[in-house]
Amino acid sequence: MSEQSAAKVLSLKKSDKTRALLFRLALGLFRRKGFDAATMRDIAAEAQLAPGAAYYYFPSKDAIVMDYYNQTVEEHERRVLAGLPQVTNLREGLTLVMQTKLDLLSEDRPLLQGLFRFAGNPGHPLSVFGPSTRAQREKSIALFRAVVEQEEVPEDLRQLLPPALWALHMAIILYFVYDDSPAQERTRRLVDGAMTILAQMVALASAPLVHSLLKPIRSRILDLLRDAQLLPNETAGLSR
Amino acid sequence: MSEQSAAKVLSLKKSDKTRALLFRLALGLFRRKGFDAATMRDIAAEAQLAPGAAYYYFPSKDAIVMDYYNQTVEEHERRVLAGLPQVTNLREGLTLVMQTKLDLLSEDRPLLQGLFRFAGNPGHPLSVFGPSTRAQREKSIALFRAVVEQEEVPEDLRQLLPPALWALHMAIILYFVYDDSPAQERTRRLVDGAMTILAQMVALASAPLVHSLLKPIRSRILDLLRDAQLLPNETAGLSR
DNA sequence: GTCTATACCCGGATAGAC
DNA sequence: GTCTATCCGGGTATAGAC
Repeated sequence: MSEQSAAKVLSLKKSDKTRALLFRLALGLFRRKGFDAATMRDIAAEAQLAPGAAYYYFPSKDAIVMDYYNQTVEEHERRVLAGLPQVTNLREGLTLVMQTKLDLLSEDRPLLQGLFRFAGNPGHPLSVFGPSTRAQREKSIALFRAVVEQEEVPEDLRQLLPPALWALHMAIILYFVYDDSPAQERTRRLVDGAMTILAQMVALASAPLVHSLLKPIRSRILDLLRDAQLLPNETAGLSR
Repeated sequence: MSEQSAAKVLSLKKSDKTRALLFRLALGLFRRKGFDAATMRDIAAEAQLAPGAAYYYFPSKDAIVMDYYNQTVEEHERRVLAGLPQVTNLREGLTLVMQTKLDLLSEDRPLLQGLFRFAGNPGHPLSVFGPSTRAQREKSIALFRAVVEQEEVPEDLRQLLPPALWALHMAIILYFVYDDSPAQERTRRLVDGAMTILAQMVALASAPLVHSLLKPIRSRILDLLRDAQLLPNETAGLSR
C-alpha cells in the first residue's frame, strides 16, 4: 500500500473535509428552513462555494438526503446494538428501537419532508418503500427482528412482527413530523404506551391456550401477507 | 333572481366549460405522464390555451389536485351510500367502502403521487393528514362509521374502528400505488382478505367472553389514542 | 482534483393587454 | 373575463481557472 493511499484511508483528504462540511451545512439548512426552502445555492453559499462546487460532491440535492438516510440507518443500528445487552424483555426492546430512532431524528422533522415527499413515488430512488432503498429498509427491519428474537415468541409471530413493526415505525415517524407538542413529547408518550400494549398483546397471543385458539386466524394473516409480498421472503416488502 | 344569474345556475357559462375542460385534460395528463411530468404548459397547450390562461381557472397546479381530491371524496360517498342498502354484514360493508375506493382510483395511480407528495408536510394545504383537508378526511371516516354502525359492535370498538380503518385505507392506497400486478389484482385480493379477517376479529372481540377479557386492554388503547389526539373527539386526527 | 463563473432550461406564476 | 408575454427562482450543466 502506497503512502498516498494510506493517507487516504487514515486522515481525511481535503475533499473529504469539504464534502463533510457541505453535508453538515446542508443538514443544518434543511432543518432550519425545510427541504424545499433550502436551495443548493444556499448550501453552497454557506460553505462559501459556488453552486457548481456542491455538484462536484453531490450529484443532486436528493443525493444529500440519500446520504442522510444511509447515515441515519447506520447510526440507528449502532445505538440499538449498544443498548441491546441491557434489554430484559420485549417491551424494553421495542421501546429501545423506537425511542432511539426518535432521538436520532429529534432535530430533523423539517428535513423528513424530503424523505416523505417521494414515499408515494415507486420509481424514485429516494422512496422509502421503493426498490432502491431496500437495503436500508431491511437493515431497519433487522433491528426489530433482533429484539423480537430475544424473546420466546411463536414462529408465526416471529415472521410477522418485524415487518409489521417497521411499518408501525414509519407511521410513528409520520406522526412525529406532525407533532407540534414541545419536544414532541406527545409522540414519546404514544410510543411508550403503544410498545407497552404491544408487548402485552404479544404475551397474550403467545400464551398456550390463546395461542392455539388464534392459530387459524394468524395463519390466515400470514398467508395473506405472503401473497401480498409484504413479508420479506424471497421478495421483500413493497420493494419487489 | 335575474335572468343572468338563473342562466349561471342552470346552464354552464363558457368559463365553466373551459374550467371543466382544463380539469379533464389535466387529469388525463396526470394519469398518462404522472403528476410531475405533466406541466401546466402541457395542460394549457392541450386545451389550446396559453399557459397563463390555466391560472385564470386554477390558482396553482396543486389546486387541480385539490379539486380532484374533493371530487373523489364526494363520488366515493355517493357510491358507498348507494351500495349500503345491499350490505348485510360488516365484511361486506368494509369491502364495499374499500373496493369502491379502489374502483374510483383505478386509473389514477400516477396522479396519486401528487397527493402523497405532501403527506409528510404538515403545513401544506394538500397534505392528506393536515388541517386543511380535515373536512374531506372526516367525510371519509364517516363512511367507515356508517358501515360499522350497521352492526352490533361494542361501544369502544365503535369509537376505535372508523379512524383506524381510515388509516388502514390510506396504507392500502399506498400499497395500491406500488402494486404493479395487472389491474392491481394483488391489492384487490389483499383488501378482500384483510376485510374478511378484520370482520372475524371484530366478531371475536365482540363475543361476550372475549370481550370482557379484552376490556382492560381495549380501554388502554382508547386512552392512548385519545391522548395522542388520534380519535376524532373535540380535536380530530393528525389535524389538530 | 477542486472549484468559479456563468449559462441553461424548465416550469410555476403574474402583470397587464385585449 | 380571457389570454399573451414575460418574469423569476432554482436545479443542473459546463467551460475552464487554479
